[in-house]
Amino acid sequence: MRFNAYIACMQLIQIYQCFCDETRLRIIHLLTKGPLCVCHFQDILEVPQTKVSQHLAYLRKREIVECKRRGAWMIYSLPAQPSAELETNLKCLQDCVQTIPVFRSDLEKLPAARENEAAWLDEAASKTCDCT
Amino acid sequence: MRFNAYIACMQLIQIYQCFCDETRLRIIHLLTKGPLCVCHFQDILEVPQTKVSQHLAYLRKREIVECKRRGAWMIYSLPAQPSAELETNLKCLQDCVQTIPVFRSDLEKLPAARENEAAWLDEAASKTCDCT
DNA sequence: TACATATATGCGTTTTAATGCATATATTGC
DNA sequence: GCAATATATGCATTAAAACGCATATATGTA
Repeated sequence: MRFNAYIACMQLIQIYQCFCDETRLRIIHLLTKGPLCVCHFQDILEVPQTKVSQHLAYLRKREIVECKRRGAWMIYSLPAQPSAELETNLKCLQDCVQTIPVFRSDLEKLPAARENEAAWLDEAASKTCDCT
Repeated sequence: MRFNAYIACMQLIQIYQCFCDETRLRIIHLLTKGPLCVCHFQDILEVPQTKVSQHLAYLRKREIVECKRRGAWMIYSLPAQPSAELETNLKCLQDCVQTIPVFRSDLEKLPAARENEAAWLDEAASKTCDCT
């Protein structure tokens, strides 16, 4: 029980650790609107690919995001079965960012970024992945 | 406007930065139940005084806590006028910690820790400070 | 097979954070 | 003024994070 108690606390701490960097927070926020791949984040956030990938690795390690390969693309999404804490915090985040310019402008860039790949993204969002 | 936009985002990030350490999160959680002074945190969290003070300084710097002197004690509390983001996140925190053992046990230790100083704490909580 | 695109990873550097220890400061009571 | 209590701060050390750069890996396509 001691061990599980520690885990429970750490999981919450890790959520906040993931949320406490601007790049990561913008990534997470974008993912609340649906799955995206690395190049989308590059375009929308305007940060180098390495930086995006490193932050995604950070998030993956802490199970705040999931990913699956679709051809050459890696499609990132929020967990299909998020923990109660994560879900609560994601809702909270949505409330908080409403009025914050960076997040609003990220959302505005979303449709354009997605346009080209609308097909596979819709597919990715709506059904289980059928690729390796 | 560019500057304010940056500020808005940073304020949210700083909330998460404050929340992403276990000691700080336990401090913040305890403060949602009312003001406390440093020695209370020492007793409840069972961490050295220096550590408590350093984390409180971290929180003060980011305006997540306020403090006022009452004799030899420094009484810490959450801001009288918290930002909307902070308020939302504090509510979220309350939801999240319900089932997490460390936080529950911190709360259980609260009455005993407070008992001795009930008088000045009630006073501190209920009215504006009349001390320097 | 060779080349282009998409993404991940390793490394080095710089920054920020965490923590213990010693010490400084403020307040109280004698 | 002096000792005791409560709290803050400076410093050194270690650890973790952030980031750029080079490079590796996987996939698609000619």
